[in-house]
Amino acid sequence: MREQIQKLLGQAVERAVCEIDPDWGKAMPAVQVTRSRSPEHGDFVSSVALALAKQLGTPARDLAGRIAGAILDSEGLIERTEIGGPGFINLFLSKLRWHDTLKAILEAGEGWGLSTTDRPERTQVEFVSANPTGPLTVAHARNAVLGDVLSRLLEAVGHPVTREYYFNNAGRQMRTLGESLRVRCEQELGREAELPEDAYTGAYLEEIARGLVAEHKQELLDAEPAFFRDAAEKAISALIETSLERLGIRFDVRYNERSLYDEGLVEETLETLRARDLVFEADGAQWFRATALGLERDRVLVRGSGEATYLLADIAYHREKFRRGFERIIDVVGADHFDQMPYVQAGTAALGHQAERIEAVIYQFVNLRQGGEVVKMSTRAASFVTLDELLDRVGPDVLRYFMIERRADTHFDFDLDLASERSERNPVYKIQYAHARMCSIERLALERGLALLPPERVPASRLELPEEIELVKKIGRYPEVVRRAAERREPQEVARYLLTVATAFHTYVTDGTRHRVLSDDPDLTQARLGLVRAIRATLGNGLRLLGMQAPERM
RNA sequence: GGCCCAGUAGCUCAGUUGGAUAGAGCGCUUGCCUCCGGAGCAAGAAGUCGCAGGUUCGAAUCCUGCCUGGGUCACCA
Repeated sequence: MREQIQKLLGQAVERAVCEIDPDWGKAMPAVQVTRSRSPEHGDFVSSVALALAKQLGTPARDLAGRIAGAILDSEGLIERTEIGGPGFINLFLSKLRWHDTLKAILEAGEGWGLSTTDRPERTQVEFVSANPTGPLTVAHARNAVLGDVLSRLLEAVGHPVTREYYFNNAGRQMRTLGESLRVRCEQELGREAELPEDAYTGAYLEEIARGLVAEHKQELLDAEPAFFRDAAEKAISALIETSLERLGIRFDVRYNERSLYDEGLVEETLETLRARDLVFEADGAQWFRATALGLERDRVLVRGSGEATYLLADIAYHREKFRRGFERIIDVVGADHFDQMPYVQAGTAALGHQAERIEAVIYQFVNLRQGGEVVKMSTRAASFVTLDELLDRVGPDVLRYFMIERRADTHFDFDLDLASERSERNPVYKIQYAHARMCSIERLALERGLALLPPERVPASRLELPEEIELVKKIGRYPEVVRRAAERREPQEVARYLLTVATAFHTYVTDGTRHRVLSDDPDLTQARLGLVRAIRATLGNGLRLLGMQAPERM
């Protein structure tokens, strides 16, 4: 809709300018059209006249008037125009337009808000990617929800998405983990054994040890280190899988770092970089000559011990992403990985790939707040709150909403007390309650024997109250909100939008004196039922887009 | 010290890529249950948009400098 307006205005500007100055040789400026902030300024507003006034030497208000007069609106889109303030052109769309919008929403139903794109990109979203060394914590929750909602958003606007989890099971960490498990098993069998210094001390390992002892008994004492490492990896991966399932998250691909080594891809990457003269030796290590590519410093690819660094494996991994045919690569990573990304990009670019197609969605860490106290999260801290504990307390819907309610790249405190509340203060309930309330109205309508009309027969023109038109306008924006949120990778825009829709509905329906939905007037009742259904479709689709329940009762 | 994020109402935060009189939620004050779900709604009080310059028709938004808070800077992953 905005595009149509923009086109109409663009043509009007050309005509107006030609009239004032036929010799105008310069390019026409891009016509800015935005939604008006307040209804008194119409539906759309443009500031072209302000931008052009000085160049043309015409007072802005005059110019605005001439442009407005030059609009050729053959489709009857615009009801009227007004010139406001210093020279804004305010455009008022005709009500007919909004009645059509309502029908379009009802027709689209569950597909309302979904769209397609001329340029679909095979997209990979890599997220969570936690190593299987312990259960998921709050730290991973933001990553998980962000990645999942981003994936859903991209799919909603027409991109095919692969959700991928990359985990490291090749390095020292995993050896340490295996060693820690072995010690726990020995202790379980009654032996004296000390945990190594950098061991994993979590209780979950003791539990896994008990399971192993029950199964294998004394034979464990003869097992190889790799046995414990693999057993730990398997058990912990299962824990992680279960937590993610509770959050409603599934992956298409689980990519394992060790396979990069097994298939010789790490070695191949190193050799290719070497052939490009980007590798040199110093202090017994192999270095990536990143400074030659304009980066701040050089970095180690192969340690003195002969082991590859995470960076080298990551470059190899990203090369594989391109080889697998992805056109858009999105990595959801914590702020602590921020410095790493340019090196991965530079390395991948050096291998001949379009590294600008690699995008990092960076999120800042979350603090837990409880009873006014801020609990800093850290995987290393002895006491961390696991994702499961959090889910036990607040459930998946609240967790999801809170995690994407704010921009990814800002810090925020997760207020456990607020999140646990089932009250008016909690926006999740407010949104879901609105949905349940609408379902309730529809149930009542059915009880009273009212038929649900097909969209084209809904007498939408009976909706005349300003607040009703405002509601239609608001939900009519939904597809645009989704598109924008997807393009900008900012799911919080959808979350906040849903809250405003829910509030607008509550306002409408609570004032039962002016407008009962179910009244004595059959046509008006059907029109308002149509409105309620359209709002419910918007809210329901939006909730599902965020991976949340849209309850029919609460 | 370099880089990243933030500084807007008492609190938590929005602010549609530079637009008109600055916006929500919570909290506070005052109302609304003979009512389609009160898990809701209405009204009110509340602001030096961190500070100082600059850019232009116009700045919370862009640029520069400074102040304050958080994060991050491995031959860890």
